[in-house]
Amino acid sequence: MSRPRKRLAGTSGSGNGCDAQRLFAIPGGVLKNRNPLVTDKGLSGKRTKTENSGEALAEVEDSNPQKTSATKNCVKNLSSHWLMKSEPESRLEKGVDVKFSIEDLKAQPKQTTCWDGVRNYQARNFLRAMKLGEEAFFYHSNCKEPGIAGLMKIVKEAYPDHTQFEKSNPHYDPSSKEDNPKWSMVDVQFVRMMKRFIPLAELKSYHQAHKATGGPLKNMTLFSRQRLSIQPLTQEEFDFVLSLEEKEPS
DNA sequence: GCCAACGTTGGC
DNA sequence: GCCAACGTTGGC
Repeated sequence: MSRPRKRLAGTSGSGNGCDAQRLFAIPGGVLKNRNPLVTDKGLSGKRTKTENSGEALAEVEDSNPQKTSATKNCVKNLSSHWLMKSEPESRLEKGVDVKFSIEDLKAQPKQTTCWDGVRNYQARNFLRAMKLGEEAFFYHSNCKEPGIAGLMKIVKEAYPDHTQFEKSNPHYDPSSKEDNPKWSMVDVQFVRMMKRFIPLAELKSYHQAHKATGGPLKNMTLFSRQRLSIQPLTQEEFDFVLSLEEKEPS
């Protein structure tokens, strides 16, 4: 049951029931630990059950589990930029179309949506590390042309993903209890389209080249952890991807 | 549609 | 706690 990619609850494009209050719920105390230990361990390339299953982490939470579980062990300064995957083409999952493209995001009220359906502990921990105002690339996956389509920003920090409790939802998780939710989501708002679509293939060719030259994309998570649906980018990675907008497609 | 990569589950 | 079997992700 790993479902790292965003799925809209119910029909895509329609209101999803979590837009109403979010823009006005501005959490205080924004400047806390920025990075989870999992992040650090994760990036080191180790892979163990404990690290990936986040269950241990879930136990180590303080009074604000949705936001702080991942930040218990702070490393430092790893990331305030993100990449989030979503499928822009129709695909049925338990009879529900999980399509959600950047155009769909633009069409939402306030161009904002809750990023529900993430069912992978590592991805969830990254969601919980996200801070208000941070920027994320909207990545189109599992489609004709995978790649980075645009930019969005975090407008509400992690809170419980209501779809985990909805039996009819494709991402229903019977093992999660209302008084101790397992899964989190954030709200994101459309910022802009990329000036041009940045295809995965192009990113990959830079990644390959940079592995040899030590360039900015040499360790990009998109390639080192190909299945992770929510991933951090370093400042250098983020800036480099943005710089590609100005270049000719390669 | 294929299948490599890789996360999760559960028996032991 | 190990690890084989299984299921999913997602590029191609």
